[in-house]
Amino acid sequence: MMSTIEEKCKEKGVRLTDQRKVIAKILSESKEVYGSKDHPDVDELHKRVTKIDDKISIATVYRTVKLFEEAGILIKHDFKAGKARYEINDDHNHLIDINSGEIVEFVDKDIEALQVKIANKLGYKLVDHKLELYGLKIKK
Amino acid sequence: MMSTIEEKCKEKGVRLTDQRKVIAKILSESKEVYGSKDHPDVDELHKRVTKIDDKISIATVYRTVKLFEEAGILIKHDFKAGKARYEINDDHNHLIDINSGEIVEFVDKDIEALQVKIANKLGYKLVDHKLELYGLKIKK
DNA sequence: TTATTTGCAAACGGTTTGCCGATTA
DNA sequence: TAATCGGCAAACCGTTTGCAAATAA
Repeated sequence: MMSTIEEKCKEKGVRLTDQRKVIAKILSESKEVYGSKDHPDVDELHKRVTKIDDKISIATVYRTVKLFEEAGILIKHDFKAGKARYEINDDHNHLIDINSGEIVEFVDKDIEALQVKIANKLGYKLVDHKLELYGLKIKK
Repeated sequence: MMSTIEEKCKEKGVRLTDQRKVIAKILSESKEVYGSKDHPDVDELHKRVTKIDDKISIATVYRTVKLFEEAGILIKHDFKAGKARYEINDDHNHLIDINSGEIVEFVDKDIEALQVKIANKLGYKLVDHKLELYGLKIKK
């Protein structure tokens, strides 16, 4: 069956090559297989992708990931610098454990509303936002 | 007179060299001279610094900026990737105009409180956070 | 068929580092 | 004086790109 990403590519007129199908599949499965803290970088994606087709180059992964980002399918994160990491765009925030690097996703309506309010007060219409919390696990 | 950064270096036992003094001075003056939207990257810092002492290398600026960051004096931003940008650490958030790239700083107690609450609910003690809003200027 | 895409390897740009003479405390 | 720092140039590493062959529509 066709992944959501493939459908979105059709909508946007993005040509569907074999390589892109494989990358789309890997991205779509990311959360199911690796859990919600999965935000793979390009290298990791390339590793997973070459298990299905080992002819796919890392340049293609870079190009595809950028293409998907421009199409609004993926979002790119630059958590505390280093290499960029990707996930399917579904608008949530991240809490990063500064010890383990583990990522917890969350959404909060109140914070969302406040952000819109603040932007308006400053004379802007909010079009995007990034909220990252960095924390230490509280031991029980 | 001695800049705040120099004082903090003394506190932390960071050796004060001529080069570091110049860089500290430039950083301290940043907001006064260039306004609150000033978040210079290393290249820009190097340009400003070499107007005072043109012998200072860019490697030294990189090393100093990292040193100051580790001492908690500066914060490093990676706004939508590219090159890192720095400013004195005084805990506020940023709204970035996606047309002009202009930066508006703001603080909001309500959002701050909510962040602590969310982290706690998820089982974490909040130690740091990053909030960036991206907006379009509303025309009057 | 024709525009687009891919793989390869080389180039790029920001950042880091090894070496060694200079400087700070 | 002993430990640290700074300048230089080379290395590094994630990412981008020019080119010619391969492929989707």
